[in-house]
Amino acid sequence: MPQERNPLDLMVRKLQQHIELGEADQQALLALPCQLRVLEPSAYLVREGEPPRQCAMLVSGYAFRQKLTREGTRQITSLHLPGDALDLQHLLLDFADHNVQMLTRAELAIVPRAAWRELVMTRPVIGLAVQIDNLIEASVAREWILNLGRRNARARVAHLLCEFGARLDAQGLSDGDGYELPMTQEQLGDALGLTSVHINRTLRTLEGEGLITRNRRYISFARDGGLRGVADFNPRYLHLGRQEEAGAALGATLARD
Amino acid sequence: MPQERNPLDLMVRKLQQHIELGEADQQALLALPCQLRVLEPSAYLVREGEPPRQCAMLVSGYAFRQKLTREGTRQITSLHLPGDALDLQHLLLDFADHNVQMLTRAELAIVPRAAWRELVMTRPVIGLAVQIDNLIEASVAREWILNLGRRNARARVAHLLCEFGARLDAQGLSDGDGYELPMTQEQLGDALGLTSVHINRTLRTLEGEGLITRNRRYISFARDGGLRGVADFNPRYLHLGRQEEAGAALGATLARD
DNA sequence: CGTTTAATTGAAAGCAGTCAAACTATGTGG
DNA sequence: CCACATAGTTTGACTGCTTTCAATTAAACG
Repeated sequence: MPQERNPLDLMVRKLQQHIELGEADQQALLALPCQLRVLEPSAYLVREGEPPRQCAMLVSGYAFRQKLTREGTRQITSLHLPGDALDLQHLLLDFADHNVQMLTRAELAIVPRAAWRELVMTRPVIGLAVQIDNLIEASVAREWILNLGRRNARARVAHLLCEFGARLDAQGLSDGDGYELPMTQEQLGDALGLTSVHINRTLRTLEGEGLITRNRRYISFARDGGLRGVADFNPRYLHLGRQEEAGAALGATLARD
Repeated sequence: MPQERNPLDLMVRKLQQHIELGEADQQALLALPCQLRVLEPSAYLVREGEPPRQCAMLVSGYAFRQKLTREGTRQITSLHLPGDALDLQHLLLDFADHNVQMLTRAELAIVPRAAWRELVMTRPVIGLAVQIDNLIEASVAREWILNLGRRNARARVAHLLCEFGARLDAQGLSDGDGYELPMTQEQLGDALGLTSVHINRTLRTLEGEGLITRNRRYISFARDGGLRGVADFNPRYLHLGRQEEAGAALGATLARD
């Protein structure tokens, strides 16, 4: 596999997962003016309250969304991996309602907001793909609410591991049964509403029970093994397949024109 | 104030809160074929896994989104009040990823999916309004994640009370300082990841401290009083004002045509 | 009224948090 | 190559918020 020439290739691939893009749409996407930028671990891309200025996509590395309480405790609200768009949220809103921060050193493809707007509003299929992407993020958020509200630490940790694995698999980023989880136990705690101490104990328990294997941050487990049961994990909410209904919507409109 | 003639009047008002709709857009919305339907408390409007068939808006009454764990415990992921759209989520996805259930007896304006699609795809301003609505729901979901992950029972309960109040205020549905909270303590527990027993104790504590007043389900508290502090509540995430940026996006596109 | 659903209360148990310290890996400078 | 500093992981003892279980009271309903 040759190295991607255009960082936006990844974006094309991502949006293609939701809905089929025609040749013209793909070209339009790849022709976007885009600037490559590297951010260090824990650097901020977006800050709550700021007016949005641009749209960014993760080319390599990992990132997360986050909110803080008044007392300064942090809650991670979503995780993002290469190919994910980080700013579609803010394209239409007047200010950011959360923070976006890097998990690892990451390369970002930054597209000026006006160019994005133009693209999304003139190419209906891309507009649909973006909407679908937003809807799927909302679906994931609902699953996280379920995870935080109704599952204990053991199931929560297991669920995050399953979700991350499934998403890496979908992007072709995992090697077999395992993957490098790019998070400290502190960060895992912030994502799961737990303390790092309890994350540690829980991971250790899962390992002791033979449900996962760990080597530093490298985690592995059988994708359809016991962990999934512990996590009560069903990948349906990730909407990994292509959305036929959206295509139908488009078809209906095109037919009318 | 005369009774609304068209149930979709409410929808117009709701979308107008996000972005200005022209006369033609308003007329198009009101001209949608729509059927009024009444559902009883706890009736299902949408079931997880089902393919979506229609779009519904709450005309009167309250509803919520919900997911279940394998063991059958329930987590409410969002609350909805008159004027809220309940199915924009599913317009573009192949199946429902959560359940939608009534909190009280409710009147729904049901619009066939095809008609919605047609409207949204042919009237860009309405399409934008719908997208904004979805983005705001996602923002609220992130705040709920923060609430569940990082606040204790006291703050969580206070936060829900503040949010509900602020949203009712925004829709002009509250009378002064108070409102009827249309939920049992069991349902409050399901929304906040707590047990009904603990909800009871917490409400009682808040009442004992003079932060709220209760009379059956009727709750009142000063909108800018101590409760807001306890809840760490900042209404920013609700994006209650009109989104100027979306209008700008539109303006740019129109200018180009 | 009797029945059902919701709210309230008490006692005991448990999951997760807090605090503190030790340990490990990694990187830096001498 | 070693001493030291730093960040992250691991462990133990103790505390505490929330749940569980059970029972009682209150309100809503036909």
